[in-house]
Amino acid sequence: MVIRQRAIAAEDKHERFHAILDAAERLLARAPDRMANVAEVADEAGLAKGTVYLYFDSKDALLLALHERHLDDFFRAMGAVLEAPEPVTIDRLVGLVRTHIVARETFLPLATRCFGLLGTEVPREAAAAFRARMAERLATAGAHLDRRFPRLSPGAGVALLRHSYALILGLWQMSAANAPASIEADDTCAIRPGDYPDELSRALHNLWLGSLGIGAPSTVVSAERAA
Amino acid sequence: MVIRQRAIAAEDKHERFHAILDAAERLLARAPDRMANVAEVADEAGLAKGTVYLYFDSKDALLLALHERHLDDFFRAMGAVLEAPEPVTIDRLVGLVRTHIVARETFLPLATRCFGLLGTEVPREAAAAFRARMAERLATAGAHLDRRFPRLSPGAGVALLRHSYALILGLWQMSAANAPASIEADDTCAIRPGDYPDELSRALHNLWLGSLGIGAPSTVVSAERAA
Amino acid sequence: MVIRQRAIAAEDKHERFHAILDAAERLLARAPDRMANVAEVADEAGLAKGTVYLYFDSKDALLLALHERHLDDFFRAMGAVLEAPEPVTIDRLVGLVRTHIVARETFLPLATRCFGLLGTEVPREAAAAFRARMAERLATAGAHLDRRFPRLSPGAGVALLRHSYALILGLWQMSAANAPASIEADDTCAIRPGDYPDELSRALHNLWLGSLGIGAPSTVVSAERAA
Amino acid sequence: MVIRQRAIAAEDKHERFHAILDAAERLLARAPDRMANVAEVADEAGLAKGTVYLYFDSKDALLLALHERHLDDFFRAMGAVLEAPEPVTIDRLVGLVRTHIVARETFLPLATRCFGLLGTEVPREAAAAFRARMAERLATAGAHLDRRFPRLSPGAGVALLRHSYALILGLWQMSAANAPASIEADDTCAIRPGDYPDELSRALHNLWLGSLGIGAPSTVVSAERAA
DNA sequence: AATGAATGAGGTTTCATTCAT
DNA sequence: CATGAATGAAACCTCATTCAT
Repeated sequence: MVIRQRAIAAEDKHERFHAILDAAERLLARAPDRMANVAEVADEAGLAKGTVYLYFDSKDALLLALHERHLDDFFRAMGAVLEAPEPVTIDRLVGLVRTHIVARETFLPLATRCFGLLGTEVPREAAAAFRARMAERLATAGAHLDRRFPRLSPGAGVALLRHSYALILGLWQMSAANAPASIEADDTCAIRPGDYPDELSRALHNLWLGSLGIGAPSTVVSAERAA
Repeated sequence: MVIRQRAIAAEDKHERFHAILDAAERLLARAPDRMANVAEVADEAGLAKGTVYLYFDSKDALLLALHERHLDDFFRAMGAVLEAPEPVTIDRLVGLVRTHIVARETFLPLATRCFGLLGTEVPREAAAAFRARMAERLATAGAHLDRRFPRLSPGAGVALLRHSYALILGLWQMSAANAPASIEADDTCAIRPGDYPDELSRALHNLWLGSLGIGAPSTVVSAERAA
Repeated sequence: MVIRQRAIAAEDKHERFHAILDAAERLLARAPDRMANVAEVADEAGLAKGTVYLYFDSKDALLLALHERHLDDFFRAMGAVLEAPEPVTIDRLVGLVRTHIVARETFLPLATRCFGLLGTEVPREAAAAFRARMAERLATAGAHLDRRFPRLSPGAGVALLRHSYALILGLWQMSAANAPASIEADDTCAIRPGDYPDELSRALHNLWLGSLGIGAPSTVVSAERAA
Repeated sequence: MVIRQRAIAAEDKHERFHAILDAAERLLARAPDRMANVAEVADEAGLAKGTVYLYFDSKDALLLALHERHLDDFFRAMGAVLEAPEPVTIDRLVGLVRTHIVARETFLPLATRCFGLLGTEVPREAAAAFRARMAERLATAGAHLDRRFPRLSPGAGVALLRHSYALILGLWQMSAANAPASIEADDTCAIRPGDYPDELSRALHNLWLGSLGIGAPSTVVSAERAA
């Protein structure tokens, strides 16, 4: 299917919508630490600046849509795993995070930016709509999780997903992963960019172990007694 | 000690430095979702714009300094707990987070902003210096943790602190806590602003339980077998 | 051709480019001793500040373009004289300087400013490009000169033009011509603003006589012997 | 003589005045293409910013004074030559220019800046006073010249000096001498920084030959007839 | 539907000069 | 006399968005 000069059919519109997102993604991949301006996105998409605004209400809406596409990819992959007949392991899920989020250079810079936007810049309804759509996907995945991990009390799956995502996001921001290739090897204590994936895996493991309620919490709330 | 019209003694300068941070903090508290410009900060401090630049190299340096002050307060409080004779409980530490980070309206918006800055805007050396100072505090606190929680393998304390902070930061960004009082009560699934503190407490609990290695991981990596 | 509200045709753009230069020129003529800021230029042109930046990379680029227009006017006039069938006299050329440079109040203040810019402010390539374009015009005019003044050794025409321009520029800066109508009549020895044109004519005459190699240098290098 | 902490005697003041100029000169020599700010000058002189203002009315006054010192050096050297018993040759005088002006890296950048100032920034009386002092030196040197070069009609010496200086100044500005080591060797037609001294010598020679009235002007005003 | 010219608010930083100490 | 903290004007440029064509 060729993109016509003018996207008249709904189908064409849909295609052009994604073509613009593709352009934004390419630019982001090329320079993850800056955020291309609208002119650049339009240019990369082979369109005029004004045309972008026919498909997106604002630049922020565009970014949000791109982030939503990222999230969808991830949720789709997770859905496949959770619905498959094979046993679900923590490792498998953590691997999913690694391939669909961590390894995808554009995911976390954009997520960071978008969460910033949701707070302030985006119009109330748009933000609410975005949250609602995400909540729905989250609920679905969480329910799957509840089912596959019987140790999770009902509803705990959603929370675990949220917490995991918080960890992914927060740790990325703290790590030097977002620093422009500048951290020297002798920065003893600070996390180095390359460390992020492994440290995240460990952290997620720990979070999941704890969330799955393994062990007897009562024995450890006081560290001294445990000692 | 009164700050004279002109801060001549080193002491006075130190005080004025903090007076400017105070002004910035007040503005931030008044409107956590925007970031005042330098003119406003100077005004709030009762100084001229140029004067601010006598005490800070740039606006970003000012913000970083304010964030560092926040972190220092927190680390100081945690140090007190970790060095006190009483048993250290997870609850106690989570409570610390609640009082010194969550309850302090300005902490997390600023932290979010600062982690963004470190990546791109701040001059390399300034960013490195900031990271180094934080790494030092982190190392100290981590070592205390290692000592008080014998179940932590050496060095695991620092990691646990980092993971905790990631959770705090990430979950805050995801929650509607940073939204301007706009989320309606019927937003069914999305997390409501007021939920953040409790949800964070649960998440931290779980992370700590898992990190303290309670339970036998081998029995749960496969959820199916555990079921 | 009317400049429409929006300059869409290349022609219109060209015209708007010059309309902005016209605005800058008017402001400069009104107050030759100060350099309007971009907001004023835009205002005078009836445009918004940002629009000026659609046509010029920077304020300095604008000034350079205006100066280039001045120089072009002069070179064009000189070209006409040098290609005309009539004999070319020094007086004729000096007259050209008088009408196209000296009499044009904005020429020399701007030239002074631009030579300052070329040294430091303007990006290297832009400065080089400007120099190259000027070098070309100079070469053309110099070649004409070589042809019309057979006493000039090949290549001496360009040098003579350069030296002449140096004299024009330097003498203007030294004279009180650039002073804001402030030098009193009884400033006995200092050159008065009104004197500049005549003094320059004499100086150029002398430079040209000497450059055309009239007289026997060997007889005068020692003044004493000549005496 | 040691500079006392406080310069109370007129002598001390004089010394400190020059110590400040020395500092400014050092900074200028270190970076001829920028103009140090007052804080740097004070620092270099080992004084506080405010102290500079005890000795100079303004930054511009300081620069003017430094330039005047440069000019004085030159006039002094020229005076020595003109009053010496040996024959005065053009070469000798051109050599003077070379050693005292061209070779002195700080002279022309400062002169350029100062002539800019005289037009606008400096208070009327200060500018007038400067001009008057210079006029006096010029008159003296010019009279000497008249005497040593009998071909010069009375008063022509001053004019010749002015024209020479104009040439020196103007040609320097046009040359790439003031450009930061950036002009490439293949810039065919533009003058290269290193060319300035030689080209200036030739130009001065020509100006002097013409001004000394050697040759018969009547034969060349029309180039065609000369051809 | 598509274009891209025009808009103009918005924020940072520098630095000559003053004046309280 | 000397200091240096405080001042505040001045100017640049970017870029999301609009709307005439």
